[in-house]
Amino acid sequence: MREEESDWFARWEEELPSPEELMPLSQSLISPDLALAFDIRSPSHGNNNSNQPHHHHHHQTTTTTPTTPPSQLQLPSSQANSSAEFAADSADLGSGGAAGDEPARTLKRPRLVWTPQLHKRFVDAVAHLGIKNAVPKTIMQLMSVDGLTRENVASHLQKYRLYLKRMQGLSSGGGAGSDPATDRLFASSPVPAHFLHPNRVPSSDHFMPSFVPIATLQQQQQMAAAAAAAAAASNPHLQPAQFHHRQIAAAHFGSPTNGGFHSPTSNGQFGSPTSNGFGSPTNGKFDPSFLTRQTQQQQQQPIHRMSTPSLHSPVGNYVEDLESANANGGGRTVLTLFPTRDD
DNA sequence: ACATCAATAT
DNA sequence: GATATTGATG
Repeated sequence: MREEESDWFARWEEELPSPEELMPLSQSLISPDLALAFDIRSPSHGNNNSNQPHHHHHHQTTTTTPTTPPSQLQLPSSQANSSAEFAADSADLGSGGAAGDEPARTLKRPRLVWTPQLHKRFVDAVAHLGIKNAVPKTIMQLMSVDGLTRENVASHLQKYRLYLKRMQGLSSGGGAGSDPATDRLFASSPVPAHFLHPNRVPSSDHFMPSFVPIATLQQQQQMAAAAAAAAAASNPHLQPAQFHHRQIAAAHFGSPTNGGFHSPTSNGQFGSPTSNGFGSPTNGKFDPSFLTRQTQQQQQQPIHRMSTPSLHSPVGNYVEDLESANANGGGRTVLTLFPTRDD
């Protein structure tokens, strides 16, 4: 049980699909015409990060039309207009309307729906990164769910931390605290013990592998990911959260109020909450640096480039599926990423 | 540039 | 109500 930690990624490597195997997949997610329209030829991971200005040369109508989906995400193509024909030159708005603008960045992304699965991935990522490195960007990278942005993670992280704080406060005094409604999602994944008592510090820096598997991204991301992996590797006490390769997910566009939602109950995948390590009533409060640590100075250690940057995502592959809904005024579009496999 | 937080908006 | 966005601050 302990050995697994030593070579958890050795097993990754073995089972990871070849890059060739995945690349076509990412591309196929985009309809050919769309790809053409957007000038996407190689899966050069536009990478999901929020902004990576792809300058294009076509304007768009100001409506909620998608432009420049990061490589492979959301094609809202919601209510706007027909399909992909704006490529050429659908009469964009004549300049009159919206001030000359790049609709590309002005588009709203659908709201992300944090399913229990997605949240678990988030928790696993945080667990593996270690408190120190568990910041939005690195978490996002480790999760490697395309379409997921740093702000998605940041927002979720913020709430998650509040949740953890409440969990600590609970037990001693009186009170109160947990409104089940709010915590349902968070309760769906067990909270690793270290989250509550970060008492452990990497007392001894072990060695770090000079090469790090993880890749799929580019430059910056590689570096950060490498640092993260290294940290995880040198971290003796991290939970054996298992990251799997080959996870497939689907994104779902729809309105929350939509009938066909994916509530926990309908998922059947719930349960097993409350079995965390912090159940102890006599529990005092810990001082999770990661909950309270307000200032997170950047202290990244540049790691040497790996010799063979041939790997892909450390974790899973998610696929998105789209569903447009609501032609209604109140309809919001939502992005739901969910794995098809995994616990 | 990024992380964090509280407040606010959708 | 859950997530996004914003603004201030480190």
